[in-house]
Amino acid sequence: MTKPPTPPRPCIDPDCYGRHSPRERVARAVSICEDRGVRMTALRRRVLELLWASGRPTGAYELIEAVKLEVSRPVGPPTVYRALAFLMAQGLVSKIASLNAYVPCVHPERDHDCLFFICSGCRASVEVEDPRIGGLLAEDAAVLGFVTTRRTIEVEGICAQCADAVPA
Amino acid sequence: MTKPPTPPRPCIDPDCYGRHSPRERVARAVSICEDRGVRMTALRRRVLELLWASGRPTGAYELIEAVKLEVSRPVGPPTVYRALAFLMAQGLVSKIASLNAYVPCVHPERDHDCLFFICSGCRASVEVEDPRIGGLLAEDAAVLGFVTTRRTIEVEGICAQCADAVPA
DNA sequence: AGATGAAATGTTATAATGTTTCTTATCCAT
DNA sequence: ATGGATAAGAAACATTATAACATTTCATCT
Repeated sequence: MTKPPTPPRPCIDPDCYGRHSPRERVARAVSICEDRGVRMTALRRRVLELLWASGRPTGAYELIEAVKLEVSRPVGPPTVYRALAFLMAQGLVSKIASLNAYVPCVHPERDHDCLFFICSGCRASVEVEDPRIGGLLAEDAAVLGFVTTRRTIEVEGICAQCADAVPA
Repeated sequence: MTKPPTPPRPCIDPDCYGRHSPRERVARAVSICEDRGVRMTALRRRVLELLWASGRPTGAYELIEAVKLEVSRPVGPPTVYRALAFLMAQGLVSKIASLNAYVPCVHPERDHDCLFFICSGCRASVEVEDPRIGGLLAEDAAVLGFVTTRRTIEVEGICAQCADAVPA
């Protein structure tokens, strides 16, 4: 597991009441699972913690290595992939398809857009909520007679920090 | 290579003047490459033809098998991956990241959105142009101070045809 | 406490996707 | 024709993900 390139990122949702530490994020996920009557096991929780600690989209095999270090015993891919599948099903984690990497979701309690801005410089990603985009996609889907089950919206580029760091 | 599940799909762009056969699509791609002074080689062209003939997002290894059949001689992955890289660089093909599959672009001459609706039933995909979405993403990027280099917008669900075929 | 069934995890192997490296062939401008 | 650049061939390897089956854990009932 590598160190986060940045401190915990601000939640940029206008309705959000501030910053949240990884620990708060995980605690919230735990209580969400309790409410839903699903089991946040030690392994699943550990994977979620690792994702929050990472601070950037993280590959499954990186998570496998990290878990191995902690349990000092072989950890097969299915172990972590199943934990990720559970976390994704609960809306606690999203997969960034264009990177084959996983990120914790900022607002798991809401039905979020899964809209990500991904910096090629620092490898960090920011989750953004913009209901207008979901609205337009719903509109386009309606025109096509298309029933949506999942959306993937990923924007790659260079973040402000990285652009400043390497000025043109 | 499998058969297309549907006839050539309509271009749903309101500015588009009708349907275009795969042959027309490829011819246009060839002339675009001429204009740009880049080389549409036999292999690259064949890969593009296969994608147009397929009628749905097609995996790289499926293309490798298809090319093998034609040249009756081993074809390594890099051969096809390089052709795909070229075609993507020219805006003639897009990768659907959520499927690890490739599709030919409907309007390679324009700077398009790469917005796809993908049916889980028939495995077909439709490319849609909705400049409003690009506008909103640009707006959000500006707020973040983010310089966009690539966008991935993929909507998964069930198309109208498949929904009709299996009524609830 | 012990039995039981469902859910979760462990284990091994393998599939699917993609890249590196180095060599050979082809193009095309001089 | 020839020499440098671009493209393609070939072999090995790297990365990501899943299949199949065995075992453990956990909640619940008795």
